[in-house]
Parts: sequence; structure tokens; C-alpha cells
Amino acid sequence: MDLAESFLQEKGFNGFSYAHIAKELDVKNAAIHYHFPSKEALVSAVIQRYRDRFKLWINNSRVRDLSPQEKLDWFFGIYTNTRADNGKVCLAGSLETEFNSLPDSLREQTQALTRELLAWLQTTLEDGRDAGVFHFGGEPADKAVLILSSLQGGLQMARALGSGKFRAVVQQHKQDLLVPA
Amino acid sequence: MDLAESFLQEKGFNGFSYAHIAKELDVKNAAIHYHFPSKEALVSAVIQRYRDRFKLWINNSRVRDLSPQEKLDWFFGIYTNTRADNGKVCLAGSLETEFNSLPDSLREQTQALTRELLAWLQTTLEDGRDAGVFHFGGEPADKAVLILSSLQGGLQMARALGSGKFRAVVQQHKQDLLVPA
DNA sequence: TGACAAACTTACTAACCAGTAAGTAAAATA
DNA sequence: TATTTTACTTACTGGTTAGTAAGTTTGTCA
Repeated sequence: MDLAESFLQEKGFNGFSYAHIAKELDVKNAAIHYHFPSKEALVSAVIQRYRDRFKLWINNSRVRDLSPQEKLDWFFGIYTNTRADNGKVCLAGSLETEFNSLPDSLREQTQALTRELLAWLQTTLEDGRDAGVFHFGGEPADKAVLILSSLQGGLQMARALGSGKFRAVVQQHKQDLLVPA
Repeated sequence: MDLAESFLQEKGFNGFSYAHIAKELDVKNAAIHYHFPSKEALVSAVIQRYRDRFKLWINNSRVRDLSPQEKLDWFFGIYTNTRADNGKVCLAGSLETEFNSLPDSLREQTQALTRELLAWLQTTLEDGRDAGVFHFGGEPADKAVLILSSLQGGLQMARALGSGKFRAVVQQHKQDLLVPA
């Protein structure tokens, strides 16, 4: 599952095979079919684990008790660190790219994951604006969509043009949110 | 080339084959190899055409003579219209997602395209801020990266959660840029 | 009319893909 | 100790992939 997650983020759903995983583990591809009958089942398990992990994190006091500003920094940090080790990309972003060629169950998993990320981000933005630390007009839901979109897109752009582009995204969000005009 | 461009935007580089194009055209796959010796050559030609088209557009008086605000609307419109007909995605975004499994020549083409989009957007943002119609802090280069990233990511998110998510991105950018705090 | 080239088709190859059936070795369990 | 279960391997299938070689039709031009 760790390898599948890595490959998904590095190459996408259509970009890796049972053979790739089998080779890394030094086993035969049938060994993977023993644990996960289909590629769909394997990837579904990976997304589910990712969702569970995120849920666990945001409900843990180490994140839950942070200020909105610290929460946002933590969230940006996930993406920065993900990217740091080797051109990976947000799991949700990777899956959305190939959404059109995904089996039904994976589409649902992708939708659920994205909605969960958006919901948390929206609440955090609301709390921050209410507390007077975040400055933005319009709907928190829209701002959340903008921020998540740009993080996903920014990681992808960073692959082509270097990690500086992703840092630019984070930098500019902080500028927009934190510095009153 | 039209079909290849469509498939690239719908399914990505690893998501379409010579057979898909051949079937649509009702010819054999060898017929495509006659015109484009390799998939790399085919996709390279598609990107080059896309770059030429963009260059032509921005230098044409119909775009060149617009106000910064109208230019931005035009740019957003490209993405909105691209998306309108069937869950497509920005060509640059699609290629960046699979950047790690792309042949060298296509990596270079992808980088060049992205840099050209960024350069134009940056200049437009600069002009708009100088003219007093755009309001944002920080570097225009960073804001350009943020906007392009969010458009690419927004189209992808729209595939999973509906086109409303992309409209939210555009809406929020207009809010952030045009409405003084 | 004949030569030639453009635009194909037919028929193929070697590599890779997800997935399966049958067999095996070792560990857990009764 | 005997039986069963776990975790594989070996050997394969049918389908798809990009790409090729050789032959065929069609239109152009001298």
C-alpha cells in the first residue's frame, strides 16, 4: 500500500502496474493479487487509508487545538513535505486528473476525499476570519476551493518548473490572507 | 492532432493510444504512424500547435488592446470554455501531472508552455495593478503562479465535484483582485 | 500514358497489462 | 502429530500497447 500510494502520487493510476510494485518488493505480481484481488481494490484501500489518516490528524488535539493560522500552516506543510521527497503530488489531485478513466468505486472515494479536505479548510478559514486573523471577501467555501485547487495545481507545476513555484503559491496565499490591504 | 489534443485533456498521456485515435477516424493505427512516427512526435506537435495558438492570440489586437481586467476575463474564459465541453483539463496541467513519465522532448515542451502562460499572466497582473484596477500584495510573479495553479487544479477538481467548483475559483479570484478590502 | 509519390491497409512483433489456476512451503492450530 | 490456513510461486491467458515492414490504391504531374 505504501508503494501503491507513492506510485499513484508519482505516476498516476494509469502510470503504474502490479509489476512495478512486485519488483520493488521482490515478489511476483500474483502475490499482490492474493492481498488485493484487483487494482481497483488496491487503490481503494490506499485512498481509504489516506482519508482515515486525515480524519485522525484533524481530530487529534495536536492539530485541533491549534490557532486557525497554525492550522493553515500545518495544512500547507503537508503539501510542502509531500512534495519535498521526490516530485510527488497530492493524492486527490492525482486521482482527479485521471478521474475520467477511473472505476466507479474510485471516483466515489476521490469525491469523498476531496470533500473532506474542502470541508476542513472551509471551517478553518471561517474560524480565522471570525477571529480577525484572516482577511478575505466572499464565501469561505469559494476561498477553500481556490486554495485547495492552487495547492494541487501548484504541486504539479512544481514538477515541471521546480519547487520554487509551489513556495510561490504558499507565499502568495499568506500575503493575501494575512496582510490587510 | 485535434483528437490527440482532446484525449490528452480528457485522459492524459498514458490514458490514450493510437488505437483510440484510429478508431475515431475509422483508419488503422499504422495510418497515424505514417504522419507521426511516434507518440512522442504526435504529442510534441500538439503542444507546439497549442503554444503557437496562444502566442497568436495574445499578439492579436483583439486581445492585445483589451484592458487588464478584460484580458483576465478572456483568460478565465479559455479555461471555462475548455471545461464546458466535457470535463477537459488545461493541456499544461494534464502534462504536468504525468511529467515524471514523459519523454524528454515533451518535458521541455511542457515547461516552455507553462512559462509562456505564466509570463503573459504576470505582465497582465502588473499592468492591472499599475492601472489601479487590480489589488494584491506581493510579487506579480507569485500571484501569477497562484492563479495559474488554481485554474489547473480547479479544472481537475471540477471533474470530480462538478463545474461549480471551477466557477468558485474564478469568482474568488475576481473578489480577491477587484474588490478593495 | 507512365512514373512517382502520398496516404493509406494488411499483417505482424515484442513488450506489457490485469488477472487466474494450480501447486507448494511454512507456520498456526486442533 | 495431523490438519488447515497463510502467503506465496510457477505458469499461464487474453487483451492492449507502440511501433514496423511490405504491399496497395489513388491522385498528380511530366
